[in-house]
Amino acid sequence: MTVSKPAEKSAEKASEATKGRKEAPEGQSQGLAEALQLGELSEQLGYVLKRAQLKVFENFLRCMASLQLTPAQFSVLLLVEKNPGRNQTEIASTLGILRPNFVALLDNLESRDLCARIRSTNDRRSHILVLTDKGKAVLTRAKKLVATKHESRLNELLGQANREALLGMLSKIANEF
Amino acid sequence: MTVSKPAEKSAEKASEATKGRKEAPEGQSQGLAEALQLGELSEQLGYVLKRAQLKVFENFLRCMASLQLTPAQFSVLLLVEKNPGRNQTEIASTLGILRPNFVALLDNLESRDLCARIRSTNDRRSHILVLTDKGKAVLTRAKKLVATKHESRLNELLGQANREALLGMLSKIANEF
DNA sequence: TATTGTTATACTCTATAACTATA
DNA sequence: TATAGTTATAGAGTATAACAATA
Repeated sequence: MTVSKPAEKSAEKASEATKGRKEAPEGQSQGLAEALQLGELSEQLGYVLKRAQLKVFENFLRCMASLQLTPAQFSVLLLVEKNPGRNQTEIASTLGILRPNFVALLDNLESRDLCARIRSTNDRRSHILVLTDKGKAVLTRAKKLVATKHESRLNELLGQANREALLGMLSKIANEF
Repeated sequence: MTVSKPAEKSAEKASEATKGRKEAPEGQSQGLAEALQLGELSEQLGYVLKRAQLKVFENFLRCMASLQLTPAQFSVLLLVEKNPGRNQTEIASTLGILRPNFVALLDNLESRDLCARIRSTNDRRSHILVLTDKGKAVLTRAKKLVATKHESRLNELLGQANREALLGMLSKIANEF
């Protein structure tokens, strides 16, 4: 929790208010209020992490608008491509998605003909997941969009070395915290 | 999306499977499966960011279990303490919380006597937020728990210099991405 | 008996519209 | 008329239990 998508309008309003005058006589509130002090909040790992994550997801969605792929859907396509022959349970659990919640996600991808469930001949309980030709083509385009529009912004913002350092630290946190 | 709380059991199961043998003859699946290849996923900023954020929030909740404070509640207490005399709209929008969703959050804190709404005398529409004495005391304890149990783990994991670099990069992303 | 995929369901978080009381 | 707080509500995301088919 702590942080939600900065609520477009509120954010705008807030920043308008923020840029107002500097010293409203504080007696009777008349004009625009002053900006609030974040204080220790800006040093809280969780707070900053969450706000950064929301920004990154928003940007991802904008970059992928033409392909209509969410981060979750993109991660599934990537993982299925890299691991052909795996079933739903394996793909879902690797992504930290619970099997029941994975069903609707897959239904969506399958209805768009991006991937397919294939009944396994070895174990007729399980569904092997594969990308369709269309799924492969879309994934290829998605990767290009992500690389050129999304991840590239990180390099602009932080520089190549810092970008790698950031990913390394985040991975360490994800795996060892 | 992409990543949910690694679903305790699934995660355990997955890691068991992961540590299995190394080369299951791949013909008829017999024993434990091999670990999946994350591939490009581990280089995706959003994916790593989300997983790190979930881990950090989980750890935060464990550290604050004795005080029963969520990251969102903690952030509200911090912000109200740092900005006395502000109303609900100002506190909520600064945190990226929509006003309607802030009501229940505040109801909770107020019912626990951690903060209070005070009708403003200047503008009788607005509620000034203040910490109660109990709220101040709890916040003080919360800060200590966060510092000694939560944020300190970051220093152990990354070192002081890297921790600061990480926060700096995340802030930059949150503000400029 | 155990597992795979699935359904049903519930709870949290986020988002929008509209009401009320003030201004 | 506009704004602050609120209510109602809807939609994602996440979580658990239980069922049918299969092992």
